Amino acid sequence: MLTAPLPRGDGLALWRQIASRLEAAITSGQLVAGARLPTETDLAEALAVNRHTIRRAMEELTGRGLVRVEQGRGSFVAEEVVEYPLGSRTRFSEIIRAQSREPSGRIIRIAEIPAEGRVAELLKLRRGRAVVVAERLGFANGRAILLGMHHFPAHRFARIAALLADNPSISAALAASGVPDYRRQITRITARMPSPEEAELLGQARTRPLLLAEAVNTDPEGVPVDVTFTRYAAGRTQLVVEGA
Amino acid sequence: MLTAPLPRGDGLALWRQIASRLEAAITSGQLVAGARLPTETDLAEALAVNRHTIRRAMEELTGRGLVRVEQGRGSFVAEEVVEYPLGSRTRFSEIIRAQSREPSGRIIRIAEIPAEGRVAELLKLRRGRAVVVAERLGFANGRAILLGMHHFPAHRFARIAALLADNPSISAALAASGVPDYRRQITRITARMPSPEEAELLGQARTRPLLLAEAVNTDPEGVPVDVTFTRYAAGRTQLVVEGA
DNA sequence: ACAAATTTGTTCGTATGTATG
DNA sequence: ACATACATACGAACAAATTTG
Repeated sequence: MLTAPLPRGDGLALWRQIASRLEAAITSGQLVAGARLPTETDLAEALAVNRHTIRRAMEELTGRGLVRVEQGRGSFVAEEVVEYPLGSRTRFSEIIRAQSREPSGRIIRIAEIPAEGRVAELLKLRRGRAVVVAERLGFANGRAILLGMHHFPAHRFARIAALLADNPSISAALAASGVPDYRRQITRITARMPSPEEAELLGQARTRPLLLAEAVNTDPEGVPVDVTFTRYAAGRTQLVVEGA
Repeated sequence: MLTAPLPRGDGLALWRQIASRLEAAITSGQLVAGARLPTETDLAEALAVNRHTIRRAMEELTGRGLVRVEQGRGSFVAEEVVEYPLGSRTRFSEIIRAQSREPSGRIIRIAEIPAEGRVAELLKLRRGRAVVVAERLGFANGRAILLGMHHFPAHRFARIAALLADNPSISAALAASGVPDYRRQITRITARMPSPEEAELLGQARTRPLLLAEAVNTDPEGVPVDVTFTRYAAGRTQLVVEGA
């Protein structure tokens, strides 16, 4: 229980105990993401400690990203932020699972279109050559994290539309198409506001920005197999670049 | 002149000639960044070609990032986008100069404050230890690109406030403080909307998002010397991750 | 809240020049 | 000489987004 009496003098600082209880309440799902915490005064009273002690616990939790405090409004359980590493072996499902969340995906659209400017250039195709575009939502624990737009050269990956329709995993589809391994080459990152459809698909307010990443995946021989433009829900995602 | 008659049948496609002329007008400074181009219809009329031909030229220029086209509004000379690499040796002035732009900086604020949660953790300092905070605007060709908030451990870098007041270069200040070399360790990237002050300082519309990066710079021994939160003007900056 | 004007986006169809075999 | 493919260029009409009244 959140308000059970706190043992004192056990060598465990009160603020630590309080932080642990709140953390347990959050990770157990008793307090869901976005939920409002009791006011500091209420907590202090219920636990029979000074408000400073509560604040020290809050500081700990905000520092670890579990709680978000807004002056004058209250304290809230932080929405879960997925840390998305941008290494060369980035695989959506592995990343999500590494953070003990359940990955899933949904294909929004598959089409074959002629390659235009940027895509043709990055795939090293002539303008007008056919590419398969696949738009795909990626979820962690059922919550939309990213919206990827993949472009595969149609001549090499003729079957990929059918494969993706069957299983929305990009790496599985590439593996079944004879590319068991690939690496990410360069990612350019910027941000912009979402279109109404993007906000809708990502389940995000239209007033919150998107992170955009552009990446080229190449097979072991260095041939581009996939040009991807990914839109991340900025509030729920943090891209992590390993330095050096 | 932009509207001189176009030679036909010289083996140079009309759209190529048009694209070249527009490119010349842009790179020569005749059309400045952000300037509006004539409408497609006007250009087609002036050059006595079909609007499709103009559009083919525009496609070329947008693909190369020289022009930005907005439906219902018009076409504009693209604002220069700074490519900001996130390697471990990131130095603002070197990056800007490498793109043949003139770097400059301005210190907004220097203060000594006690380290709180995240900063203390990343700097491996005890909470409450003094840190020097320096807020600094970075410009390329006089245009604000980023707003960095640096945190230095005060005990090690006592003179840094004075040094920065004299010369706003972070790397120069660190060098003068006995750290000639440092590397960036990890960068977390996310995005959010700017506060009114941030938008003001960066000279950016409040409706355009910021890119946020969190980085730790360490000396060659791996000791943290600077924790930095950088806010990039998303419309003018593209972070580039080399995937190795 | 609505209408009109402006501007870019898309999709037809048609014709011509050029390179290839 | 002929057929074919492809890029180029033109014309017309309509759709969609934005700005203005």
